[in-house]
Amino acid sequence: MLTERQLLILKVTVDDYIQSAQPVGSNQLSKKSELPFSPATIRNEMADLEGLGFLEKTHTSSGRVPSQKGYRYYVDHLLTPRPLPKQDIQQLRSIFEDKIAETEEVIKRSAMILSELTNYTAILLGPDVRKHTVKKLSIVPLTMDTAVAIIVTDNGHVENRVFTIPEGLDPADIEKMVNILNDRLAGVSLNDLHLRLEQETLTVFKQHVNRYGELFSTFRQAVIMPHDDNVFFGGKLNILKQPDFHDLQKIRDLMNVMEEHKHIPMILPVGSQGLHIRIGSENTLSAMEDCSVITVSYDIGEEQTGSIAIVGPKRMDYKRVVTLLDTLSGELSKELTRMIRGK
Amino acid sequence: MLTERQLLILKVTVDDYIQSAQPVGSNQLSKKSELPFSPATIRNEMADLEGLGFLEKTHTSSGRVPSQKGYRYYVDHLLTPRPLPKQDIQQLRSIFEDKIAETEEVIKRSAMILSELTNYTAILLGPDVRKHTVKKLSIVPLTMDTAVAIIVTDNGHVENRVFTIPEGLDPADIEKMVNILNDRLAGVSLNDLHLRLEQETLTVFKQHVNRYGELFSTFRQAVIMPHDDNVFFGGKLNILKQPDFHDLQKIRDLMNVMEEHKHIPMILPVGSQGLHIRIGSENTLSAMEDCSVITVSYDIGEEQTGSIAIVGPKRMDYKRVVTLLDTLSGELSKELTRMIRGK
DNA sequence: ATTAGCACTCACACTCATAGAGTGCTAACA
DNA sequence: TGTTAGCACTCTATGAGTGTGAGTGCTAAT
Repeated sequence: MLTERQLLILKVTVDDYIQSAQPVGSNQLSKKSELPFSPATIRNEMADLEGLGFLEKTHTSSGRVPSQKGYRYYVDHLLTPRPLPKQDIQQLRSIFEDKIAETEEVIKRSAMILSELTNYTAILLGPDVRKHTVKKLSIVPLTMDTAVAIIVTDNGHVENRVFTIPEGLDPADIEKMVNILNDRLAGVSLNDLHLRLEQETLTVFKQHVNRYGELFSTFRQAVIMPHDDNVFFGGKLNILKQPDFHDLQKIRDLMNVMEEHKHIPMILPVGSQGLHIRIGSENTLSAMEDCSVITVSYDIGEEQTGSIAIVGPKRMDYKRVVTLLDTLSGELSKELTRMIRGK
Repeated sequence: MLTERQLLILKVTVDDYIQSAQPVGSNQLSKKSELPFSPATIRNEMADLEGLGFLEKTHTSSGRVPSQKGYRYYVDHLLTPRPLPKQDIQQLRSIFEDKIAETEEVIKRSAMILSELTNYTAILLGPDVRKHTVKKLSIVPLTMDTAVAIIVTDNGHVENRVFTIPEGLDPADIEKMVNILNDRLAGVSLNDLHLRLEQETLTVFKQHVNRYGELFSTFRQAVIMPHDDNVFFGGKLNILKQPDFHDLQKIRDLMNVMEEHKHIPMILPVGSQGLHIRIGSENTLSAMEDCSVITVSYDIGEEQTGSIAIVGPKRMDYKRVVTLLDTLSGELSKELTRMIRGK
């Protein structure tokens, strides 16, 4: 078990390293007013902390650096959240200032502001599009043989896709179909769409529309929408600002991971509630073994949730980021819920 | 005036440097079968070429590197376009393989494939959205006080924006308005939209709709759409692959420029026709002084144009990129024109 | 006009010495 | 017994000195 003094020294060491990015020596520490001990005493304690695996040396005669275990202990037990500075709160509030009516727009801005406030990379995941429900379907003919299918969802998201109309189909039939679809599918979630499409509409189609099979399968294809476009980044390039990242190869790997959308679920576990911190190799992706990721979820109404992630070096300003994310998560939940409910 | 042999040596020097990224020495060159001269001879010629400003030395006793003037002469006079390898053509064709019906989708894929083929960064600019013409307008109510305005354009692009409905407005009026708008504005380009909005519809509104003023200005706001979302990138990270870029600061500046949409017009001059090469400081942006940019335009139908840019180091494989862009520009023009015309 | 020969230059890699920051250990101290 | 001063030790970072090699420019011979 760690003594009070060891805890204090661990905390101050981590804090100092987070701030300076330089290995921390006993002399430096003894100068701080929180630690009224001689360098020698501190040295002894640090040696113990190293023995217990909380600190590491970069070489025999260097100062110490927090180990993964050290960071973990720090965030689990030594993190004393401190209220956000006024300025930060003001900036966060500015996200909602302009009365933007679009969920996505708000999330985009959040990503930007968050990355500016932290100097790390922010990734925001909007609510799962598949949980949106259909407000209105329509089909707009473009040329002789193409048309665009449009689905408007309950919170104003618009999905659209151009498709090819089967040769020589009656425009009146398409119109009929759209009407039927709107009648039957309003309020259905995008996720259930292709299921309900068959259950509810196929029989009606048979009665009212010629060549229903062809038309049906065409439309079916058109409404199977991609649903990966609700990821928003802020400060992708902030990685380049961190002195921790100097190895071009590693930077490339890291940026690659973030660029490739398929890796996003690994960074931002979709289901999880509340705030999570993953440090270094606690991340599943090997490209992120030198990073820490802090995630938090937010809620829109009772049904929909989104998440926020901050990606930075292990030497991340945990205290600040945690409070920022806590606050933002709350604000986002509040404002976005308000938005979908109408004022 | 340069002699035949000087031209040959300049060409081979540039080619070699483009390939190896290493300063080129007289010994190396004399080994090539194209240059059956002794190192000494080549040295003399190179000294002349340096005197004339086509080559440079990195230090007194180093090999030579093309100067900006050297590259310029090379692309202007020494570029012997060579037919694309089959494999490349095949890859370019693969862009259109899947019968994608959406202009944007095709452009997105082009950006990706192009960046893969070149290992440089590709920027593709879609046709100016403002030149699209209105196919259909609609307004879908979401909550008590919000609705989403949707504009479908002639080539299947869908613009949408959520807006706030003025307090206590009659839904029937909105419906009326949309009908009027569709009657009057179909075929109008987005650019002229707000102009024609007033000219053509304001008087009609006065006759048919209560509180036309409020409704009109609300809708007017909603249709002033942003039009910057038709820029697509491929291989943003390819910059990190080039050995020419090792200075983290410069990489940051460069990536910053590309990330910021406001700088795009500087990279991709919108009006220009045909193929252009800008080398080093010929670029207006100082962050790109170590880059070369090759741009080319393509046409969709008679009205609309887009452009393609490749951003790479000055030591770019001009020959290859020029032929690639030439070909792609042609293919894109052909296929996209076909698409908006219907098959 | 071309080329072989040669002296010269400079970057790069290597070694070596030194300074400085930090440690661990021991012995003295309160 | 916990704390601290002192000291020897270790390792990095820095800079000076050196040798090597690739390359050049010039001159004289072909």
